[in-house]
Amino acid sequence: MARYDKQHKEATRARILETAGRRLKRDGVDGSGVATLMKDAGLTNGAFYAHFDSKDQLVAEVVASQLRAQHDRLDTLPPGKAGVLQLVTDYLSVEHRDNPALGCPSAALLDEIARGSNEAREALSAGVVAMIDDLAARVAGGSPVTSEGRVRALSAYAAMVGTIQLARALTDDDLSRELVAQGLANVVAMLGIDS
Amino acid sequence: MARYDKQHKEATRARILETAGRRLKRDGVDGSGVATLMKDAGLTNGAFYAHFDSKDQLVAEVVASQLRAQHDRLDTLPPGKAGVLQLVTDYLSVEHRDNPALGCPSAALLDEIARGSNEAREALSAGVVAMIDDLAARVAGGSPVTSEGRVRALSAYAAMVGTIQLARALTDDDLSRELVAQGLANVVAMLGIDS
DNA sequence: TGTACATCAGTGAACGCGCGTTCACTGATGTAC
DNA sequence: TGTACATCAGTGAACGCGCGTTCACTGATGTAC
Repeated sequence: MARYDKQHKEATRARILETAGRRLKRDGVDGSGVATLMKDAGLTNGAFYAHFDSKDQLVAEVVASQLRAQHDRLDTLPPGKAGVLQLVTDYLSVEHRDNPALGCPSAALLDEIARGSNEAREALSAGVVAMIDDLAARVAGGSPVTSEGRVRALSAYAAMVGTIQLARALTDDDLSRELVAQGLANVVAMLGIDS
Repeated sequence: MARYDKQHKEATRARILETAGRRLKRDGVDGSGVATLMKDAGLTNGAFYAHFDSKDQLVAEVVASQLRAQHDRLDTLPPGKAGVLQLVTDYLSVEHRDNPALGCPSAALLDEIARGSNEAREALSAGVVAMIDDLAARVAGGSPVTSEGRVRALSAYAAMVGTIQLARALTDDDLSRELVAQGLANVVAMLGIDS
């Protein structure tokens, strides 16, 4: 009955999501056409609508999957504050600044998402909240997470995003590097994770 | 010799810069066409190139003039730390979050600028550096501004930008408001301006 | 004061192009017999 | 084992549209006489 094995289409869809993630973070939402996104996945434009209802839907799914991937990385890191420290250190790095395609979707796209579809804003909100809940729990150690602890983690995340965005925009590389380093110091202090 | 009085064209150009500033901050760079920008100023598309070489050049000039306006506002505020506190309090407010068209160009456009032309990135860099130099001097009181003081002010600015962007993107209004409030507390602490 | 005129800010149609989306189709697939 | 076939993932041309930019022109202006 089923012609191709069941996973075939699913795998193609996952491939589109992954290559589109990289392209969108590099060139922006308005800077990446559907034809280009499909070419990146080794396909032609027409096939896009067999996988997604619209470009807006793809963007929302990319945002969700990118944030999930970032979140899942936490599980591979040391438990507790140590893992948070490593995540933050990797985030606030020159490597992250210089590789938007491989980095955080918020750092690459946050203001486009804020102006974008409700789908995308909801995907962003859900992904970020899940992430900062996890971060806040780690920072709290065994204690229950307070509302203030959550918001503090959210605020730290906002600072991280703004720091990478500004570091990418500045034309003075020395100043940009100093900004990244200072941002790291600030966030570490804000979260109280300097071991 | 001169047909229209000297200030006529200059005034039109200034009007385009101002209305374009609002539109670009509301709809983004890629979301605002030249024809729309000119219509906002009460003109038609063709006249655009009598005032600017390209859309890229307009964007760079808008970024410069918007940051200059924000910077000039400092002079109207109380001297020293008190003025900085007021600026930061106005910046990290629900009003600013809800009115991108009237707000900070970085909060509205930073990631588009980071991906954009060198002209725009240079305008952003120059405007931001001028601003944070002024802020750092105020925070330092009479003492000379240290390199660390500058970078701390820059880092605080990055945190402010990220906070407003994230607050605009979140679909949970309560959480968004908490984020803005927490961001204000953090920045005030970072700069040591809680009088 | 009245008229002819040079200036030039602004008009609006046109350019080629890439956009998001649609759709008739192709052709490789694994199954049925 | 070999062939006929139904499936459906993917193709690629076409749609109307808005983009940034160009350019021949219009017509209000203030001046010169």
